[in-house]
This record gives sequence, C-alpha cells and structure tokens, in this order.
Amino acid sequence: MALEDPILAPMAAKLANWQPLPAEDREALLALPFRTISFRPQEYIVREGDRPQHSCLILSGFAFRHKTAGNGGRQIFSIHMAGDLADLHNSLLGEADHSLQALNHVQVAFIPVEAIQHIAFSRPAVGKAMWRETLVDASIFREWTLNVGRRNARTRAAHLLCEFALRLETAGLGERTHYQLPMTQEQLADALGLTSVHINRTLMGLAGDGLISRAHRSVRIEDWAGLAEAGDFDSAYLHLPAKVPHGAEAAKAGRSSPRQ
Amino acid sequence: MALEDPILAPMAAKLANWQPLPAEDREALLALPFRTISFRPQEYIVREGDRPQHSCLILSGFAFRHKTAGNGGRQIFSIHMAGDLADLHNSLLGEADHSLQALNHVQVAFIPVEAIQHIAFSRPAVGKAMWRETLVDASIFREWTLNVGRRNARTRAAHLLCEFALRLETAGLGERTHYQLPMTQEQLADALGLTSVHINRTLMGLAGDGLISRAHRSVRIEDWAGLAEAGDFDSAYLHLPAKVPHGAEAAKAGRSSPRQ
DNA sequence: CGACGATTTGAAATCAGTCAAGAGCAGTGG
DNA sequence: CCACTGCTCTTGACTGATTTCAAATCGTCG
Repeated sequence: MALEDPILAPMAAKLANWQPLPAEDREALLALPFRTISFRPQEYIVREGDRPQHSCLILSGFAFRHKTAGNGGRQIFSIHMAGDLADLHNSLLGEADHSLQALNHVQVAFIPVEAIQHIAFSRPAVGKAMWRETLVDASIFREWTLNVGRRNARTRAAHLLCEFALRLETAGLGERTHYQLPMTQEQLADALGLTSVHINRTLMGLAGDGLISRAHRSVRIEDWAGLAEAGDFDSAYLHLPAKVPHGAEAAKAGRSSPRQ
Repeated sequence: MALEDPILAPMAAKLANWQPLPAEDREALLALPFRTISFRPQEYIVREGDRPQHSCLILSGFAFRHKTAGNGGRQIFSIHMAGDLADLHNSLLGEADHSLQALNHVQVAFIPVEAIQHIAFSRPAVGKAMWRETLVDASIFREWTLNVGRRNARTRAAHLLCEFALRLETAGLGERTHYQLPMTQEQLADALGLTSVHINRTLMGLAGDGLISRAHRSVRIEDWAGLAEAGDFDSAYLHLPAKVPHGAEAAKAGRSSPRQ
C-alpha cells in the first residue's frame, strides 16, 4: 500500500546503522509493501510453531521474544523497540521456534517475507544490513546466555538496565539516564532467569546502593559508571556504529567458575 | 588455492540442508579460495576483540564458542563440528564479540570474508543458505539461554546430550546412540552454567537412572526417549530439514517460574 | 470505593556452589 | 616396566544464593 510513506523510516534508520545505504536502497526500503496492525499489551504477535508469512517491524511500543520450557518456566530472549525487525529469525527460518509478544500497546508493520528476501538479494547493501541485524540479535542472545549462565542476580539486573538504556538512546527513543521500563518484575525475572521475588530484592539493592532510583516503571540511572561496573557491562556485543563511550571495560581474566 | 578440491564438500552438504543448491552454486562453493590450518586442543582460533578477515569452516575435530564474564566465569555458547561455518557471526560483524577455541585437534579452512560476501550476494541460494546457517546458530543460542535460565541441572545436561547426538547424526559424524563427547566436565559445566563438580554428580545421576552409560569421554544413550524426556528436548529449534522423529514433545503450559 | 494485578516483605526450604582431598588415567622419562 | 607428573574425575561435608510459599501493602482503574 503506502508507497512513499515515511512509516518505515525507523527501519531504514536502524539498518543504516549496520551498513551505509545508498539513497536508492533507502527509497526501495521505504517502498516495501506492508500492513499495519496494532496489538494490545500481552497479545501474541507470533507464536512458537507458526509459519509466519510476514516479517514484522515494530513501529511503536515494545515487544519481547520468549519461549516456554516443559516445566512451565518462561525465558525471555530479547526486548524490541521501534525500528527493530523483530521477527526476521522466525520468518526467514519458516517455522517459528519462539514467540513474539507485545509488552505494551504495540504497532507493527507486517512486511511479506518474499518482499524482504527479494530486496535483500537484489540490493546487497540492504541484504548485508538485514543480515547484520540478525547477527546483532544473535550477539545479544549470546550475551544474555552469559548473563543468565555466569552472573549473579545483581549483575544480571544491572546489565539489563544498561543494555536497555543504551539501546533506547541509540534508537533515539529516550535518554540513557532516565527511561520507562515497560516490564513487570515478573517479566524482568523471566528475562534474567530469576524469580520475581528475587528481582524485587535485587532492584531494591541496586537502588539502595544509589546506582538507580525507581518510581513505578520508570528507571533513573543515578550512576552510569557504577551501574555498568556492577553489571559487568561492555557494550561491544551491541556492535553499535558510533563510538559512544560507555560500559565498564573490566579486565577479563581467570578460569571457569560461576556467578562470582 | 585448491580449485576443484572436495575439501569444502562438507560445507556444501551442510548448507544444502538449509536451502537446495543448484549444481552451479555448489560448484562455486567448492571453488571458494581457502587456506587450511591445524589447531591443537585448547588453541584459540578466533579471540574476542579480533577483527577476523576470514570465515572459518571446520574440516575435522570440534570447536566451541565462548566468552568470559568479568568475574572469570566462562560461558560456552555452542559446539561446532565438521561442516560448520563456525565463525560467520564474528567475521561478518567485523569485530569478534566472542572467542572460538579448539576442543580437540581441529582442522579449519579459512575462507576470506570478501569471498563469502561475494558468493552470498551473487548467488541467492548460497546467500540464503548461509544466512539460514547463522539463523539456526542463533536459534541454538536461544535454546541454550532457555536451558541455562529455566532448567535444572539434570534437564540441562540431558538436553545437551540429546542435541549433540542429533547434530552428530545429522552431520553424518556418528550415531545418535553412541558417540565421543570430546569435552571435559569442566567444559560441560561452562556450557551449562554449572560447576564441574555438579555436572559430575548430574551425569552420574543420569547414568544411575539407566538413561546413559559412560566410559571415559564416550557416551552411550541407553534410552533415547527417556533422555529426551528428562532433557525437555524438542528438536524443532535445530530446524533440521528431514523429518527425523525425535524428542519428547512435552506439553507446553503454565506460567512463569523457574527450574522445576 | 472496591477489586485486581503488581510489588514488597518474611521465613523456611533447596539446589547448586565451595572447599578440600583422594582416586583414576595417560603420557613421560628413566 | 615402573615411578612420576599432571590432569580429570569422584566424593564428602558444609555454605549460601535463590526459590518457595504465603501474606501484606500499594496503585490504578472502572
């Protein structure tokens, strides 16, 4: 439908992070066919097992990917925001191996997979950018695995807060030091492999130490360097384009052994 | 160097799993330039922070990806075997965000990244296959996150044993029921977010229950269905092409709460 | 104002970690 | 062929971070 609509602009902007896009390619991206759909909080956008025919671009709001284990435990893999192609993984693989769910009120542009594949292989810059988008997602998955597998509750929580801050800032959706975190503590727990009870105590600990302050769902980072240090946060894994200075470049050393 | 060498054949075979490859494309793949290098056990193939100019294809032996947290804890993200393009993620992103290390004696073919990128965008079938290879890697990362975040020690260990069995079998490198697991228990621990002491007890538990038997580093799966059930294992995330029947398709239900 | 979901708090239970020592095994060199 | 060396694997006892269970408080929305 929409041909020269700027609706897809956030996607073009994000993709240009990964790979410079010639004006023509950008035009072509903006001209991709799509259909806009709104989702209410907690609604499923894609369900594990689906065979999505469309890739979905978040236009506004937040969504998260997750999967449920046989024992009922849920693991959240990533949080997505405006400009993210949040389901290239599922749509390109054919069968969805995880679900995508709305966190709050979300607007999504559904783009046919064939259109995505066509533009990716007819315009190498676009293809590279999209491929990289999926690779950066994968890098974030790895970091989250490390987070959940080898860091204690406090470190995990601080790490997530830093990541979210930086990604929001990069996407131009907020400030690094002060933002709305649209997740319940239970969802936070599912992202960090903890229980909501423990997340609660952990957040209070971070606040008690003056690293953050909270009011309802808004977070203020009072001491970025301190929080990055507490969160063992080094933004390299986000592969951000510009040289934003951030993170606690902690010395890496030592043998294997977990959760400090 | 080698032009019509069949050395790259395992790569072509693996890629064909993800996307049918016309004969021409297969030829072109086999004709990619490469350099072969051997690594001894524990040697680093790529180090976090490197800027790899080559993508590496495992020709023989096993390698693993990992990253170290600030507290010294190491998390292993995946195990790779012959035919795997084990470092597309790092090489395509420019800067390595994790390391690739030899598990045992490993032979690797280094293929220049530009050659990879060129063939990927000049031959869409190859490009799709490679893209999918990276997407399946990502799917495995997600499953490991779930494993580490939401499953208990026994389930995690059983899950890993099932995955390895199935991947070996699919790659034509061994049998699902009986194989060499070339990892120390410490490495196993780092893959599962546990300590080597606990892995040891866990493996003995699985053996004690008759699900597996072990001798040195060889594993025999005595009861596939039982192990898959114990490991909450559903192979969907591997996106295997053929319909090999496997896994315990456990009912997914319930709310969030961890590690049964 | 009432109700429901989310957050907070407390106390008890447990899985997994820590520390430490011993046993097994493979390779080396005499 | 055997002692020596250095890992890796096992085992035991104890500790501790996180979970569980349960109840109270808070906040928001109709």
